Amino acid sequence: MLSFVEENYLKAIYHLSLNGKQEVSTNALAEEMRTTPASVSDMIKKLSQKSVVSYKKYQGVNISEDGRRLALHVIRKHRLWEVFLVEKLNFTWDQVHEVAEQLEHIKSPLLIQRLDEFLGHPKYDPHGDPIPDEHGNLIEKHRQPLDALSIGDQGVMTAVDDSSSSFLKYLDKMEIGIGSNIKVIDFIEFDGSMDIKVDDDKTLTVSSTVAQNILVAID
Amino acid sequence: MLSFVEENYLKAIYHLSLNGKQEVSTNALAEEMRTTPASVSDMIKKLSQKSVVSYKKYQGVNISEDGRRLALHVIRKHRLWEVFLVEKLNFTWDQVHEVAEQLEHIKSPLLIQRLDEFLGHPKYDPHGDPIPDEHGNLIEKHRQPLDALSIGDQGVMTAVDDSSSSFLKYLDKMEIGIGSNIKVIDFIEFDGSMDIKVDDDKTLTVSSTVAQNILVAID
DNA sequence: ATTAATATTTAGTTTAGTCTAAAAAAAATA
DNA sequence: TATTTTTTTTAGACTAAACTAAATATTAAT
Repeated sequence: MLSFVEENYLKAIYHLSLNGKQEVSTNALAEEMRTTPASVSDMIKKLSQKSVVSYKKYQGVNISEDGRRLALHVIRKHRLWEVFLVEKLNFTWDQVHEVAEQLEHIKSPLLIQRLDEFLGHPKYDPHGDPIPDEHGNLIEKHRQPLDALSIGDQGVMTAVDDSSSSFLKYLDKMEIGIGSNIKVIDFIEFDGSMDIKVDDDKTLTVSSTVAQNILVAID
Repeated sequence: MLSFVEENYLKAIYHLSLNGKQEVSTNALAEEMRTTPASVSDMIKKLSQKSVVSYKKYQGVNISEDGRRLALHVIRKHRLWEVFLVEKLNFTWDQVHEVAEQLEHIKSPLLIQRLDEFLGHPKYDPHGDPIPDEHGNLIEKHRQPLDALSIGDQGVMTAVDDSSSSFLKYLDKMEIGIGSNIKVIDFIEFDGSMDIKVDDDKTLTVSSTVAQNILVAID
């Protein structure tokens, strides 16, 4: 049985291993958890002991299959409570997160089963994120490199394939990042470059190489 | 701000100071909390530091006005969640306690305000215990053995005085339980037995002994 | 290929809550 | 009243989760 704190670490590891590589670095986790790398190092050993992550010194952590299942169970509870707060208690979407962060740690299988029924087995939370089922299965949004999209398609950037600092610097300069909404405006056959609109705001052109290395999630 | 553990100690102190004297002894509290007197001694100092109890060495604790208010706030949350679990999620009365023990520690004034509205501002929990209002005011019900009532009186069964399994089996068979509404229809002077109506539904006769061991709360 | 910079781990403390064993105070009893 | 018994507190240790400072490993840069 994991403690509240351990559950929160596991959730963070799960999220980071989706957005970036599978390997999650100590520093990234420390930043996500708003704590120090030293604390993370300690916690990683505990989680490794409990077989929810695998870990080699200085090599970052990988979430295990057990860990993934546990993380998704917590996420399921979080998202179900969010639905409850919005649909039944008239919370606005920006009021739900903090409370759901607390409610997600309540331990009672019956409670979650009944809550799910009460809410009519919702598939998505108020932010549009999918709710994992009781076995930890998640309808993952299809994730593709940007250059696989066609004109008119859009998606949310969730990761990069190339994580060289030069590429990341380029993205930074262009003000594209994880979470950016990207819509394909035009595709130039000649060199494979694309015109894209970012966050319904600025339009810019990216090379074929860049487009290959930006991963987007589409519905 | 009190921790979960501190809140639980405070609740226990509140309950013990109702049932017995205002003075709560270290040993009694240790038994209630299923811990050691030494741990209780330590905790009492912390609670005293935070002015929720007053305490003189070797003299036991007294809950303060602030402490009472805080304890009643936790009890309010506990009982509101119990109503939710029974009325909305179809829990039975014996399934709610453990889960409500967890839910009562969630910190969000908005959540409790909205939950209260959602449930229609209930005055009593599923066991018939009154729900304190948001200011920590409690409508204490007068609790009496059934045989003390007169014809026409009614109340909600809240407890039993005899908890032998033979008595509980009898109650089970008669379909009387915690939360049942009991109205006195007739009182037979000859042997002290009573005719009662349960939940405005079935009428039955109970012996004087039975009536002495059923406790009811009257408004 | 060294050196410099960055990332990660270890070592040593801290706080909350718990424990056992021992000491001290209060209550009960003779 | 003196003594025994019970209750309560203190002292010292333990675990979980955090921190700071120092040491070590890895990566980047010259």
